[in-house]
Amino acid sequence: MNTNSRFAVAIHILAMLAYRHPEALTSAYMAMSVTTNPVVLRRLLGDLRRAGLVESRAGSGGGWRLRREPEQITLLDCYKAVKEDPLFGLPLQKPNPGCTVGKSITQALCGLFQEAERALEARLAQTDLAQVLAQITGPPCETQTLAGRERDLSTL
Amino acid sequence: MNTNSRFAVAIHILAMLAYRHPEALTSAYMAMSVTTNPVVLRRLLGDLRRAGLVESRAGSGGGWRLRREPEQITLLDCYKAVKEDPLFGLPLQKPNPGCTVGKSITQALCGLFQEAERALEARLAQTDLAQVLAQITGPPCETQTLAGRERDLSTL
DNA sequence: CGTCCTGTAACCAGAATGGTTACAATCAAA
DNA sequence: TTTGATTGTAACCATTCTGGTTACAGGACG
Repeated sequence: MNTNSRFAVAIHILAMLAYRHPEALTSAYMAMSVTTNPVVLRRLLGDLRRAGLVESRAGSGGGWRLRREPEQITLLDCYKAVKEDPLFGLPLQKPNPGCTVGKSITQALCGLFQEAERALEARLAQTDLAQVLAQITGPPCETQTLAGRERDLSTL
Repeated sequence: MNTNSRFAVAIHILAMLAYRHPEALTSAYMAMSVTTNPVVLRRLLGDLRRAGLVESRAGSGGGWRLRREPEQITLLDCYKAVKEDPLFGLPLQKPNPGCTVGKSITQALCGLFQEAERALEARLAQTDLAQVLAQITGPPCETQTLAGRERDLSTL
């Protein structure tokens, strides 16, 4: 139903920031873990910043860090921050108002979809970043290891 | 998060079938209400049939009808029938396994997404077609009205 | 038969997705 | 103050997704 991975990537980078909290990480560094382009992450991080979840600092030694403790950031916060479209889309063409069902189905659908999304959001609100992190064991990311894999970013 | 309207359209046509139940409606007729192409609906109706929600009959006087009473068909049935991808997509590129977070984030995400989807599905299971129909008042679709709007399908 | 439907493949245009380059602005440290 | 690292953002592009369209074989019924 969905080919958009913004939510997944957002959780990934929030988990990294939580893992190293309160250290600041650069978009280039996180891009190596996500296996994507730093610009893609900066776009996403911009949404997370607008939602107040992270903060950024430019320049050498800069990067991104969490603005709250991992326990204070839920998946719902993340979901709302990066979501652009409603969960379930409506057709671009409006239904035929000459049909009884067509006339009122859109409003009915909106109500139904809202209820469904509320249930989803309630569940997302129950999980915070600390809980996500608890599923990720082991020592912090070794810079050397990553540098070995990605020659282009060997300075990291 | 989603630009795909399959679920919305599926509910629309199921509501029409429920409205006229146990009458059979053609894809061309329903396409007028949805304002789309009959082939698009037949593709979707095929999924609904594979899920056992509707049945079809070819030929003159044929069309589509519900295989169960509206009270026996929930939005969850419909959701499962027409869903193709997971609710939340994962990135096509796999995360870097050289990073602690990257190594285990995919599995964590799958678990988190499953839980969220379960909550959504539980809510969808609470609404059946009869309840959807109850939000749609008025007399059945007048054939004449639709014929007046759509000259191409004036025989309906 | 003739007509009305379904079932499905094939093709296409427009939109969405995310990867890439480019570059101005900002900050820290030498 | 210069240098280098980093953010912030626009622009562009290839790929994929979405759904609209045509075409046509096959089934059902009078």
